[in-house]
Amino acid sequence: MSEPIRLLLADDQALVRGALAALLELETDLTIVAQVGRGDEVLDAARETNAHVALLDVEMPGADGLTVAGILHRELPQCRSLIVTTFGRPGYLRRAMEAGASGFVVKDTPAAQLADAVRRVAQGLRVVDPALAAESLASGVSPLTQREAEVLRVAALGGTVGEIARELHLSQGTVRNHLSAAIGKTGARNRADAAAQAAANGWL
Amino acid sequence: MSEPIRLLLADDQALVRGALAALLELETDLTIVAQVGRGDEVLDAARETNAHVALLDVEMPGADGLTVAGILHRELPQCRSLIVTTFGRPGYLRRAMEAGASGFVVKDTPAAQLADAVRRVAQGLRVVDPALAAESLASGVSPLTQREAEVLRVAALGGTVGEIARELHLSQGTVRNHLSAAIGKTGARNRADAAAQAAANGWL
DNA sequence: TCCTGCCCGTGACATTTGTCACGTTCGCGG
DNA sequence: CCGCGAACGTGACAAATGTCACGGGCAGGA
Repeated sequence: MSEPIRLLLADDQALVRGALAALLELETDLTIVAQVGRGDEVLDAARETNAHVALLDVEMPGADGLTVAGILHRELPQCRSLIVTTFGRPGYLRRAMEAGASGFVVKDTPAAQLADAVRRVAQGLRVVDPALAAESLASGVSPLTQREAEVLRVAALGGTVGEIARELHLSQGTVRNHLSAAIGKTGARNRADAAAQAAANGWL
Repeated sequence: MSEPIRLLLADDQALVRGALAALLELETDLTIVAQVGRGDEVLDAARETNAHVALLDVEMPGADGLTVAGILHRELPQCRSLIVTTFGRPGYLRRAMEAGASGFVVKDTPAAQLADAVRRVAQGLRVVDPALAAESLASGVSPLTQREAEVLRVAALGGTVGEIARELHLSQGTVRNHLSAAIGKTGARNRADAAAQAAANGWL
């Protein structure tokens, strides 16, 4: 019988992190070696504890889970990433896989399946919800250019064209042109709608 | 030694629900008697299992946690509610307490404190984060009328004035008037900004 | 009974948004 | 070297948003 799988948990919500630790420690072949609440603490903690698998929430201070998955893939490839997220957005899934994550689990998943997902990832296998994978392929690559996405992201916060222009060091006319292009590409009625659709598709 | 506290868990995310169950079942004086994923299943489940305390997420299909807390308070007052939520919004806290909840915990709380919170609620005590309570009192009652809040809520979804008017069976002019009033009362620059600020203050 | 506020609506007008055409510069790939 | 697309910008114009004044009906409280 081999040694237990060493797990690192990264989630900014202490309650969720502690609860996940309690759940996973019920399994005798898993052991929690670290818990962090910020993305920028994961790499060091993974190194120091020799973690085999890192469970990463997407939205964390310091660095988001997708970025951290990329960092671990490059700098500590023996520590495999399993993304655990609230939003099963197809765009998140694509970006997670592109970043080098080994698995992607949404929080609707039955609790009993999480430990199995961890074991599969530890064995070097991929764990992806098939429905999400299909949806991800269907929604396709973002039609937005990098700048259009950036302007749309800032616009989503609710400012005026003038405020967006100041923040991004552009003219108002340029901002309007980018917004108009983004509205057209997403098939939306206005910038708020475009931002919502792009976010839902994982393009922001 | 008295009998264990009977707990019902209500959260639409199976993973989080299962993890919370695992965490709380580590305590010998607590026992999980039901787990539901929809707000409209809570009352029946609480009755059938004689739950002492119900842990309620806010955002659930069927009925949100705040509504359910009100229903339990009226129809099953011996089953006390403890709201467990991601967003520590002062408006949520006020509405939870007005609805009849006994406690309010955000998911940043250390996991070890959850069991203590459950025990205190079971004893008939109140559990509220003091910082959140202060913030809630500071942000005050919503300045928006019921209709203004409703128009703003629909507007936040990104539709045009025409679409909002159709959905709420109002004229476009009336919708513009309500939006303008809401923008003024929140001190925002536009409806997107107004919706964001109202949401942050718990007024939506 | 009267006053107040909410809700509804219309109309006029100023401001902002969004569209479109056009042009220049730059980087990248064939 | 050339073509193409992205990024930036201007200007004109139509459509939408937001503001404001005004008025009527209704419910609730003094």
